[in-house]
Amino acid sequence: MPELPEVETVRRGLSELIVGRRVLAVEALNDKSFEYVGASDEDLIGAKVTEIRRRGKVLIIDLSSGCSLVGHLKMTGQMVFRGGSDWAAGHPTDSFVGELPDRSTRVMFELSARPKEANFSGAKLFFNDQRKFGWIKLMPTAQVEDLPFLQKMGPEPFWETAESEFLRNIRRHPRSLVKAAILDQTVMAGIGNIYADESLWAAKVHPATRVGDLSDRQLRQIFQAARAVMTKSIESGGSTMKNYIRADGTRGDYLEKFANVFRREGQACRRCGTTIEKIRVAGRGTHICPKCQHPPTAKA
DNA sequence: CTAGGATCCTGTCAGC
DNA sequence: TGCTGACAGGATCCTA
Repeated sequence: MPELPEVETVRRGLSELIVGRRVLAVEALNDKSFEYVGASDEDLIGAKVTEIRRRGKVLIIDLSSGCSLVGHLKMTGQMVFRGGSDWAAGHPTDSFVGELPDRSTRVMFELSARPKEANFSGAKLFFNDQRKFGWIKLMPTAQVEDLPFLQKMGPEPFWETAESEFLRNIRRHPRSLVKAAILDQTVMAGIGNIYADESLWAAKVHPATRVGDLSDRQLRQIFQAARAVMTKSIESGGSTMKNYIRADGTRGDYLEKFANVFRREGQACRRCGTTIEKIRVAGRGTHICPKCQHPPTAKA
C-alpha cells in the first residue's frame, strides 16, 4: 500500500513523536520482518533516535549509535505509536485503533521518555504488517545508501532534475506498458498503484499504452501529474489514524479526499461524467475513464 | 539488456 | 453454511 505520500506522512509523524527517545527494547514476533545486517542489538538498545529520513517508499530511522533502522511497509505495513499521544499511519486497518500487539504485529520497540516529558507512562512503536511482505533492517548508517534497491532508485519527484531523469529513465522501456513503467522504482521513486492510476487519468493517457507510442510532451504531463497528485496527498495527510475514524465513529477512507479514479469504478468521471471502469493492466487492478483515456489503438 | 509472469503471505469477498 | 478462487496501495526472482 503505502506509497510515497503515506511514507512521508509516517516520516513526519514519527519525527514528532520519537526523535530524542532511546530504544529500550525490541521484540520481533516474526523473524523475517526484522533483520540484522552487520549490526547487533548493541547498536540498537540504548541508542537515541536522531533523525528520520525517507527515500522513495523507504523509511530510514537514524540512531546515535551510527546505525539505522531501514524499513519498507510494502503492501500492508503500518506504524503505530502508543504512549501519551496515540498515532498511526500507513496501510489503514483496525490495528490503527485496536489493542496492540495483535495478530498483525511483527516488531515492537519500547522507547524511553523524552527530557521533561511529564506523566510518562511508557512509549511503544509497533510495526504491523498483515501480509509479512514488509521489513525492517538494522544496519550501519553508512551502508544504507549501498542497498541495491536504493542504489538503483530513480529520482524523487521533487528534485530539480527529476523530470529530465524521469524522461531519460522511462525511455529505456519503450516496449513496456506505461503503467508498468511508472510503477518501476528505478524510473521514478515513490509511485504505487494508486498514484499510477491517478496520474494517468490526470494526464489523459491510457495505462496500456506502450511507452514508445507516447510523445515527450505526454510523458512530461504524466510526470507533472504524478508530482501534483502526490503533493496534494501529502498535504492532506496521507492515511493516518486521525482521518481513518470518522466523526461518527465509522471507518473512513482517506482516498475519498483526493481520488478521481482509484476505487471509483461504477461512478462518474469527474471530468466528463463517463462511468469509471476497472480493468487489468500489467497484472494490477487499474482504474480508468474509458473516454478521457484513449485506448492504445486510437491515435492520441 | 528488457519484458512479463510467478512468488512471497494473510485476509476478505464474490460465486457456487 | 462451506468451499474455492481471485484479488489486494510492492518488489524481487526467474525465464524467454
